[in-house]
Amino acid sequence: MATATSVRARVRAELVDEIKSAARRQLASEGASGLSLRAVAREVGLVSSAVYRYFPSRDDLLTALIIDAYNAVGLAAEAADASCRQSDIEKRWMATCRAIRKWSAANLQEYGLVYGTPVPEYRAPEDTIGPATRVTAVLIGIIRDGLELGLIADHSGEEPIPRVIRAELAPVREFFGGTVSDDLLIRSLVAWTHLFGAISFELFGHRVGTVASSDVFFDHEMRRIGHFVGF
Amino acid sequence: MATATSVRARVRAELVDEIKSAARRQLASEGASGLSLRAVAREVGLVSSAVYRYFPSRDDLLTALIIDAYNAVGLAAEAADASCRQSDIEKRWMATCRAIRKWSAANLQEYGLVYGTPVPEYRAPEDTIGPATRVTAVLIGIIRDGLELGLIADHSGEEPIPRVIRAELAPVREFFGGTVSDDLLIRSLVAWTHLFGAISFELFGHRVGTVASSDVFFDHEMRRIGHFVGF
DNA sequence: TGTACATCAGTGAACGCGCGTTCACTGATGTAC
DNA sequence: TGTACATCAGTGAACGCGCGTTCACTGATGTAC
Repeated sequence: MATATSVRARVRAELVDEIKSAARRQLASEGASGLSLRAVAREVGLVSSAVYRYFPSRDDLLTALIIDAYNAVGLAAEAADASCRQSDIEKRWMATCRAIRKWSAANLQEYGLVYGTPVPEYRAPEDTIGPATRVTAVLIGIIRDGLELGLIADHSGEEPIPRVIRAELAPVREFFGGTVSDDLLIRSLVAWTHLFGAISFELFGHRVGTVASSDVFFDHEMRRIGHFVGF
Repeated sequence: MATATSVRARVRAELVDEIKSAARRQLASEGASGLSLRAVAREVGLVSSAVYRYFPSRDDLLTALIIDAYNAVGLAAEAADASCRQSDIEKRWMATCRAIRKWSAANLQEYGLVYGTPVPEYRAPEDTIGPATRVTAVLIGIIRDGLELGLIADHSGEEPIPRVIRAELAPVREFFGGTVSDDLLIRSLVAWTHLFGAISFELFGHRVGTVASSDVFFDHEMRRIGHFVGF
């Protein structure tokens, strides 16, 4: 019976979620390298070998956590962006930055998993690429809208751009999918980089004793970067 | 005899170095979490318990590696800066950025150890603070010289600065040790953040398929950030 | 609707491994008189 | 210069632990006729 099958499927999905939650908790307290299948099994109340019914190996569990993390931060960014009036470009930028920072602070180890030191030996599979680009897509959407609405100042020509860079920017332009100057592409890359650079610096402890965990400073910083882009 | 004593001391120092080198090699191939005292001992040709004559615990060995990493990147920055004419502020900024990026790329896991995801449970002791500030000191030196020579454009007033931030900037100003506007302090923080943000993004794989490992792009990016500061 | 079979979830024991750290010890190297 | 003693470096065995993964198995749940 179709219904019966989907009962089993639902139970299965629930257990997959339970395992991932336990793994996330362990990640938060022990870090990526301390994530252990046996400990996860213990917490879920299964014998260690039973976990293999759900994840073929420890690395696959890690991969699932990475995908979830990208999706979670992507979702947070999308929601923040969507909550703003579409034409209020600067507000969208600020809301997105804040949402990403907030998620990152609340999920430090998950943030570290995707934006921190890569786990050696571990190679991220293709499935992570899609979720990884969600945040980028939000940022690009804001800039593209701003461009269409004529709300982004044109700074082209202020800084000479080396010829070699134009070729390197091709994939970025393609991802953009619209007509955009090299100059704006570069400024976008800088903004994107700075957003995560600031979050990492704060969360990884390099701003201790100064502007760490300061909402106001982060806001100010990101507003400036927004202006740098042309908002 | 004093000479004899120092022979023993020299041998000891050499072995400490050998242990650290082996640990660094292991760090490079296995990452911080894979660093094992037993494996290090094996590589040096000692029995595992003998390492305790040199480092009281695994964490102390890790601390030594962190201090060394900060010192190494600090030294690279200092050397690059010192190789430029003192009054050529922009060149000093660019040379320092390049040197830090170069060192980081060549010592990926060491970079990750100090600028990547913090190792959970591990608390960095006081001894790491001094070495950690070497890079910052170089950057501040460049800006201070630029200020004294009147080579940094004054952008004060272009962006309104929230009052709260002024207080938060106090420790940064103190570290600066001279007269400097809030605005320039903020721009300096942004530049410093961006330098490491760009390096992390590149080395941690978030620029794959675009401007990753592009010397020209990095140069261009940092030149722009330099102009943002006022060089 | 009832039965025979196939699929699936979970068990428990085992394999083989590596880890950090402690401890009592043997020699060798240095120190004091 | 020679001897008695103290310090140090390194050994080897042991403790107690946790890990990822495999495998043959028992029941329970679903499927096909």
